[in-house]
Amino acid sequence: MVACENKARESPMPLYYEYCHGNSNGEVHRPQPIVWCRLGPVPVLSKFPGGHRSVIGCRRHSAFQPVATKSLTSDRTRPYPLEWRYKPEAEENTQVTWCCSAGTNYRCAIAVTGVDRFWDLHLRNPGRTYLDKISQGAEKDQEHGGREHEDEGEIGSGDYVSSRDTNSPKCDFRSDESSTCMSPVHESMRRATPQYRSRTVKSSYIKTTCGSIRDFPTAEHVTENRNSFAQNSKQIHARPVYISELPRSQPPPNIHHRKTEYNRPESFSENESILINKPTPLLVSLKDDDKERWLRSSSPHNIAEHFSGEHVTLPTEDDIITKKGGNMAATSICFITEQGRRTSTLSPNTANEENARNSPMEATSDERTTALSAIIDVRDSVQDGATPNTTVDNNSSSNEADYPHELRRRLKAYGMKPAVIARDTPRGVSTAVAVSATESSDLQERTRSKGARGRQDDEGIFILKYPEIGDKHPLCEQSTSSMLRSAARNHTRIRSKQTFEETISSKEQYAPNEYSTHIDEEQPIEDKGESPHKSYQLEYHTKIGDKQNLLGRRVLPHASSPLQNNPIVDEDIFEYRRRDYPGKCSRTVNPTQIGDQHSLEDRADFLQNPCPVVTHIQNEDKRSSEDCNTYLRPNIPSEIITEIGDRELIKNEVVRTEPSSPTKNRTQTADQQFTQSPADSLHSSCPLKEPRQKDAQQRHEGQNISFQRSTVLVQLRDWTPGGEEVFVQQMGAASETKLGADAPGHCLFSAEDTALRSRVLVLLWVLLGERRLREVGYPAEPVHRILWRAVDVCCSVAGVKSAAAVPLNADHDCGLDMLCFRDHTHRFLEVCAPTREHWKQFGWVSLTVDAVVRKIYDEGGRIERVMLWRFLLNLLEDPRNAPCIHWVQRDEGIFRILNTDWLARLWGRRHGNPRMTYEKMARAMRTYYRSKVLQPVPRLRNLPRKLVYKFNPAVIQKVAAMKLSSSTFSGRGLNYNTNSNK
DNA sequence: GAGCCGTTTCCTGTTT
DNA sequence: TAAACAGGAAACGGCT
Repeated sequence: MVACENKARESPMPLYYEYCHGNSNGEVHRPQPIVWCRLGPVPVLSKFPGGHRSVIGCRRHSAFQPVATKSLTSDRTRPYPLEWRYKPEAEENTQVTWCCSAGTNYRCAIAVTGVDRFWDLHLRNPGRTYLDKISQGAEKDQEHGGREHEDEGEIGSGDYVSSRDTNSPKCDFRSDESSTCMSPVHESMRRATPQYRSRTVKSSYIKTTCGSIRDFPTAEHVTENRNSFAQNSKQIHARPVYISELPRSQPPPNIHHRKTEYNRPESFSENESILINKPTPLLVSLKDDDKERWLRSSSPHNIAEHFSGEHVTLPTEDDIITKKGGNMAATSICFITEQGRRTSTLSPNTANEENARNSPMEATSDERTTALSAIIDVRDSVQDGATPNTTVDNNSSSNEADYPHELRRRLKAYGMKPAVIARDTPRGVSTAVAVSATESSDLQERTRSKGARGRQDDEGIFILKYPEIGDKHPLCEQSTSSMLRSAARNHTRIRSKQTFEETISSKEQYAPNEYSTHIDEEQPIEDKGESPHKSYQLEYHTKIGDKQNLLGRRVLPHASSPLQNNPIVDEDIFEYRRRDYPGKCSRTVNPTQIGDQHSLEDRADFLQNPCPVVTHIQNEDKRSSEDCNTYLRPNIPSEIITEIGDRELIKNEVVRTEPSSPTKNRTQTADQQFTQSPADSLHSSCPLKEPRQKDAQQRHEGQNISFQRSTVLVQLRDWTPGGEEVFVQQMGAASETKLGADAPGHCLFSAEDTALRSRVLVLLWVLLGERRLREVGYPAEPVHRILWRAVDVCCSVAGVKSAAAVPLNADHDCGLDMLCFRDHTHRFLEVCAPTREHWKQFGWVSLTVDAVVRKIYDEGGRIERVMLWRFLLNLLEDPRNAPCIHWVQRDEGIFRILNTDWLARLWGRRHGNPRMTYEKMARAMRTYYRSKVLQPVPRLRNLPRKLVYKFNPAVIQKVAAMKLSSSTFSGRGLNYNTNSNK
């Protein structure tokens, strides 16, 4: 058994150079921001902005800190936006690994910067950040420690810090095992740094990055470049939270310390009410016991309300917290509730009034800052049982019972939307698992990114290696993490603006099936993958008959999945197969699964809320609920639906359900609303139709691709200031455009490619809904651009590194490269996969992502297979691939592989084998020794001994000659062995 | 359907 | 000690 497959290791080294020095064009790469917080029994972030003192070794676990952006002297009655900033200390608790996804493998990363501002104290070292100082210390340690600590002293992505390794200079935070830690703070160093304790810090913005692992500085440079890294990142502007500003000169009302922090203030001042204009999700994490305590202190019904289906919920009283601005040393925090502001100690269970009183900044900070946050608490563990009876603070449980309702009422009165819940559970981790330390640790072992190991290659270049184990969860499972969704809300909108400088986009790098699905290595059959939408873990895998039957496994729905309470087990799946998914009403419209109700800013919806293709409404009453007001009928080409699902089912269902819609008066039929569907537009989208295109169109039509009026119901809803739900958007824009299927300039596709693109476009349409589609460029952009943007957004939401094998910028354009297009399609299905329900509807229940892509594409033509040696040559001929493979002596045919895993991954993608490893690939390469396509590499002094190969110069010459003559050279039967022994 | 070819997969052992 | 290398063996899938 191969120990690891789907290695997704990527060396950050090559691009790090560009990162620091710019690429060949002198452009400096700017990583993308993404937020990530670490899972763990030990909380990373706290629901309390002040953190938890209960956590050993770290008293300040709040990673987020609201900062008022408006002058505090302004009208206190006027709301002002708040920005969330990141506490540098929290960095210690922040996982820093790099996203790197090859379907099953992913790594998420954040790179949190140090302090860039200080609240009210002078910086002793203005030029250096807090972390730099820390890092400096670490570097000094390293210097003293000698080379034996060279890896340890540097904190890079994926550095592994064991909780047992309390002496590690990397991190003073008693992290859980295998967690990564970026901060090199040492506890002794911290204690020895007076200003650390006394300094009032206004933390920097959250500056996180997302992108290729190659974009990330190598471990050895991460410290010294942290600043630039941060500077090159983009600030995360949290969603505004409006708060009636408290009087600066007045003492905060209702300051309580720990003993009373859960008490409900007696009076409530409207002037101090909290106005939450926008959902303000924020990643927080609680230690299990604290979490439980908090949740118990919250309104149980409210928690349960959203948790069942990840619904929108109100922030509870406990969710709304103020904190003294930037006073990291302070031990007191304020809580603002509807009734006023209160102060608590850092932790509700570890009151330290003494600290609070002794806090040197307490008095002033209360005056200076009134920061408010609607902390999105961690609901994951609620279902396991927070009950009022077990509330630690019994004072609050009863009183708070109706609290959310009151707040909801007030919010609604202000025309505000309750905050969307967010969780802190990282991707790939069942939320339920977070409850149990045992399960949690178990899952963490399997899901979190383990630390990167470094090695020094023959030329002394440090290359980070990333263990791939533990990342065996399907992306969907990762993607469905509400943590990601919440994270996405905070940062992902930035991502689309991010620009990667490197566009290593050789066509050879794009291949079908290159993104693997979740591969269970123990599965002996080809389709080991798992549909990413299936939020479950594989427990069993049974070979049932043919290889395509891969359903013999127990489905464990993700805790965050609506299926959680209705797990689909093997029998269900088999049953579905037997009956071919009968057209019974089996689903209801989930209000949270509305395809078009969110804007792109809520990019998490790209993952979370695919546009319901079919709304099987069993209970008509549900449609009359407040959540189901509007139904539209986007015009989805039925041909596509037929191909990907059960056409009759869909049509019948819609026909049956539509007339009974209570909102029929607000429903417009597709015929009325739309004059052109995406695929309809396809035919008229290309004003530059060449004869070839006309032929393609004719063939297209000849294939009986009739884009009929569709039968898809899309539920739309929006909130207005008055709380009304209105139409968000009326679809029909297809008629106003030339569609993105084939915009001008992109009309050079064959009929097959055109058909493929149309399928994909409709697939996008179906899964995302038109509104989201529009937000990614539809219909102005061509399909491949839309697809890429959608993938880009979804990957951003999911915290997945790059949507492609190599980093592509947001403006990436596949052009005519259908392999690239296919790659993106694959990724789309992986990351942006719809819910399980949709999977069923499309008839993909038994299919992996690979199989789905194959199913889609096989009808549109095959992918040309390329021999390995040719593949390598193509890579070598493209200097953009130099970070991966490059010529050492081209005339001699000597080349060097810099990143084996990357290369193997590319090869696997090109060959449609997601399980490719360098080991296998090298084995295939060694067969070329026999045919003399490759030759032994002469031992040269300046030539590394490993990862250096040599092409037979005759092969290169022949290929070059073939190129000149424009003839093809398949290479099949190639044998340059003059003494062939074959 | 057989055979060829180019891997792919797994393995053991060796070298770096 | 891990990674890379080397190569045997069997199997697989595409192609002819």
